[in-house]
Amino acid sequence: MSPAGGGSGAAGRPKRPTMVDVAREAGVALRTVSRVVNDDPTVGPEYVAKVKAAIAALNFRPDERARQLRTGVTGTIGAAVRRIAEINPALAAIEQTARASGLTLLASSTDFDEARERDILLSMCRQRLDGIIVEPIGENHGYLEAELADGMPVVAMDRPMSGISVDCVMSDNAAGIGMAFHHLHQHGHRRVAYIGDSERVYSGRERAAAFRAALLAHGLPVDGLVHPGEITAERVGAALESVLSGPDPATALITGNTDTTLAVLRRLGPAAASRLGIVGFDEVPLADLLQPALTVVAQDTANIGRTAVELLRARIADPSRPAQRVVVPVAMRVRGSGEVAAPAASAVNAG
Amino acid sequence: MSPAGGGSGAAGRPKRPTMVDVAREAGVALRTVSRVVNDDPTVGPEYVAKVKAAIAALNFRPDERARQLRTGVTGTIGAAVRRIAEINPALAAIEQTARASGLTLLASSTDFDEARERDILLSMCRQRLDGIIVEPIGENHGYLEAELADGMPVVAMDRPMSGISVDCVMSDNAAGIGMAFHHLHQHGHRRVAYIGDSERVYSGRERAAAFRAALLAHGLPVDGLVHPGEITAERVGAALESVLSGPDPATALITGNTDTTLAVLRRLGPAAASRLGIVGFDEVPLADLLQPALTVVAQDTANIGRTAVELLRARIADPSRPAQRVVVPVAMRVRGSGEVAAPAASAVNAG
DNA sequence: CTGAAAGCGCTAACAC
DNA sequence: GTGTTAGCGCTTTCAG
Repeated sequence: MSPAGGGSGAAGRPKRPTMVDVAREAGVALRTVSRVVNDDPTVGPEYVAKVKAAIAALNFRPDERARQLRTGVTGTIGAAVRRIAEINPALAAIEQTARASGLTLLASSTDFDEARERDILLSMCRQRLDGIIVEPIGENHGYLEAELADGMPVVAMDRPMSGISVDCVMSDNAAGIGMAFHHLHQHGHRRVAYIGDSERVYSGRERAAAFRAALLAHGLPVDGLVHPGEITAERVGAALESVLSGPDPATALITGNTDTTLAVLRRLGPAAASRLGIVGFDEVPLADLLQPALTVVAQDTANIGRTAVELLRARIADPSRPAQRVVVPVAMRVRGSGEVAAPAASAVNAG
Repeated sequence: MSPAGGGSGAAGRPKRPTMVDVAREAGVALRTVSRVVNDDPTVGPEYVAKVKAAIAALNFRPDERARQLRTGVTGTIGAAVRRIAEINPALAAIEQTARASGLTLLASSTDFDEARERDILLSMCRQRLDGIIVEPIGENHGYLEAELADGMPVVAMDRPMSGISVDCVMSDNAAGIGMAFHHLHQHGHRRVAYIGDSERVYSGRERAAAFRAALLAHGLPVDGLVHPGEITAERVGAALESVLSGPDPATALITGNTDTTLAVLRRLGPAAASRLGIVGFDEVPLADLLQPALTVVAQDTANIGRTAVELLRARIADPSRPAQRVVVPVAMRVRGSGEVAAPAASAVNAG
């Protein structure tokens, strides 16, 4: 009941009690306290009682850091993602899976900053976390080579890492873009444009390439329809200007990621999708409340997050196993914006 | 260059090198290595060079855990929030402020689960984090009393903690509800209903009370207009049914938090706010893209997050300072849904 | 300015 | 079954 210190008769203790204090209080050996704390069954019941009483009396709580130093494992995995505190179902799945495996999650935001990614990753290594999941952004992760060689388990999510060989789980970008294109094509669109992320980014590269491939596969011209680049209001606005004007404007749009989809919607006004076919790659929050509701190619983010943890656990268990790449299927979510029929007049050069 | 192990001539080393290895390799004392690693300026340049060469040769990276055990501080603060991986500008601000202060952030989701909150908080205590920020959900946090007595710094965010006295930073809930009501009243609404969180939750209690006070202050009847409770589609649907039907239906709505706002929108259809005045408490993602765009009382989340870290740092620096409560102002964001004029016919009992 | 030695709080060999 | 004794890898008194 007293605010600080135990009630064992001695004067108030200035610092937190340790196992030594508990052992002395209980009149047993240090080793016995450790056993009781770790629920070792090979301790006599009377000792257990004495130790537990001493623990309660002193308000003792073991120091996890010391245990970690001694045992070598932290029971913690790190996640370096672009943004915590944003909607990120993969991160939610990572946290849940980790917790279910008895692992603590240490999540940090790289914030799309290569230097910060590096800081975070190296800090996690210095902390000797049991493993790391990373949504890579940097162009070169060679600085992790020594850590990998020393057995640090690392798994990449969404994109492979560059310069080093680690496990990776990612969406089937090519199939997703193909599905989006096919969907719009089915609804009569022959002039479909793509606006998406920069081709400096791996997924941007994959998605733009898949879009070009889709055009070619359908015997359609590629001219001026593919607009990868930075996701800024200006750049996206210019791309829209370009594809929606001229003699043969696009009647439908594929947006390469959530930020692009939102930039397009903000530029054209939310109702744009009632005139234009729009399919977004990746889910958009509140997509169901927009008018029209937004049709998207949704990533199986829960699966990605869960798989990332599973790959990491497998690597922790066997550091020498060969690096794997897992590709997770995507799925269309038909909601309205992708089902706008192409205007009849837009048949290409039908004169 | 070799993938593992140092190039110092000896056979490959099986485990990670330690400071002892570096000292041997460099031919200096352990103490000197420690100094170089910690950038202690009182080391001769030639020694620095030798040590750095050895560090590079062995690929040595210090073990942060051992340092933490020895120094007693972890350089890490914990944040137990309802959800990481959801939009949470306060958490983003916490992370940014922490990073700017050289602190690592360990964020965990309590997931609205009292038992999980307890697990997370006690785990953070066992890890001897430098301090904890918590968005409390539990009804009783007495289990932290011993930790607080032992000097564990804790700051509550959004809601005060129950049963213990800790620093707290939160929004001015009463003023926010007052502003929302006043705004709708200005636009002619005399039948305004409130749907919000359960009064078991502190902020739900404050907001419902403030709403009742607003009605009374305007000389309006309270009958059937106040609907705090669980945020489920059913409960919110029933509340809507109740306030929108009958002889004197509400012409405007105040929704007590983001989840309630979305539940209302999903129930009534996104265009509901063109018929009904709606002001939401707390920001809604993509509020600007809805039609009509959503008027809300926005919390100063960045301020809240930053203040939480500052309160925590102050408490870490001086554990004996008295607990403070900081109330952060809120602000209206006028976007459309709150500016719908009341139908002329709705003057109360004007017969 | 550098070197030897003692610990941070815990776990895990070993004996008893 | 329990008790003694070394460490985990680092920082930090103390002497030189």
